[in-house]
Amino acid sequence: MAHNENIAFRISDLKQSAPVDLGILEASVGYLLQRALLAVSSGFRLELAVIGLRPVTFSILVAVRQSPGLRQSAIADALGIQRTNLVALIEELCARGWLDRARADGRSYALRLTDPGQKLMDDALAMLDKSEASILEIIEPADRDALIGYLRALAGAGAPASR
Amino acid sequence: MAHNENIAFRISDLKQSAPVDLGILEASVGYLLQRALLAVSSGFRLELAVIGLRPVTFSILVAVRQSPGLRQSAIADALGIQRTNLVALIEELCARGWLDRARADGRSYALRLTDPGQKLMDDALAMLDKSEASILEIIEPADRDALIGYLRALAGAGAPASR
DNA sequence: TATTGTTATACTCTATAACTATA
DNA sequence: TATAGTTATAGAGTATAACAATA
Repeated sequence: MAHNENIAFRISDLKQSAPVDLGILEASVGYLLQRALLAVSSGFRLELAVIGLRPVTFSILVAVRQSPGLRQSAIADALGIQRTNLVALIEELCARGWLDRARADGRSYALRLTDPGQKLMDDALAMLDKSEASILEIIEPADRDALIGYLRALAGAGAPASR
Repeated sequence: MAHNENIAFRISDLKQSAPVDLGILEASVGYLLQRALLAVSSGFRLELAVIGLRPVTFSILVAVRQSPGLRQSAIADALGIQRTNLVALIEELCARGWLDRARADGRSYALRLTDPGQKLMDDALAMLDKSEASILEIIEPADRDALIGYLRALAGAGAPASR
């Protein structure tokens, strides 16, 4: 992080960024993961909101797009969402006309994107690309690859596909 | 578990591990940050709960321990918590006898750890050390250092000290 | 007038228990 | 009996508006 020589800036900075030392938290992977997630996702969240999506609903549509005919439980397992909490989300996406719920079984549904859903996802995926690309303005491509490797290792170790 | 030729077992296995491909999410820094955070923090969260803390309340106590006499707004700024949401948390920590709220000003308080609060934090910080150490069972020390560097860069770029 | 702490409130996210119907 | 989807509900976490007291 660069040091700052501008006096005026530093004075005005005194109030806004109180020089509070968070001690060990500044070197904690857990805490930094949270702060990094917040920083990375806030912009993407705002963009998604413009087209009526949130990260959760977006991730559901990504899964269905990738595997048409998916059942709700499979989505829940894959995304680490409780089946029970998925109900309202699926309902929301169907009500908006982006998701199609067809009986696959007496007790299960096969989910697919509708045509409007496909188009919506074209936009949403472009937003994701943009968001991911903006990360390359902060860290080098090779470092991003390394970061992804570390995150996968951490994600895979803790909770195997759920929470 | 030894290899099991039992048909029934293999069939039940098919259901549990649904081969759902999340597509582009698997290579998204934002999504992986979320999954990694969940994996890393869940164990720590459970440990903290044993002594009556959560990550939020823990981070508040860390800040106060690091800078005795801190005011609520400074904590809010440093941790990225809304002042308004901090009120109940501070109240909770005072009620438990871990935090001392002394008038610093007609309108502000100076926060300090009580003796029980100091002892609680000795335990909590040991838990954090353990949690951070367990990460080294997944990635090499040098890689952990690199990861921390990346996370700091990402955290610092997006939201400058708040959300 | 700006700051500090506060109340009230609302919305999202997450977690659990219990139910229906189908396999 | 186990599974898929569902309902109801409760607790965190987070966000905004509005207020009182003080600087």
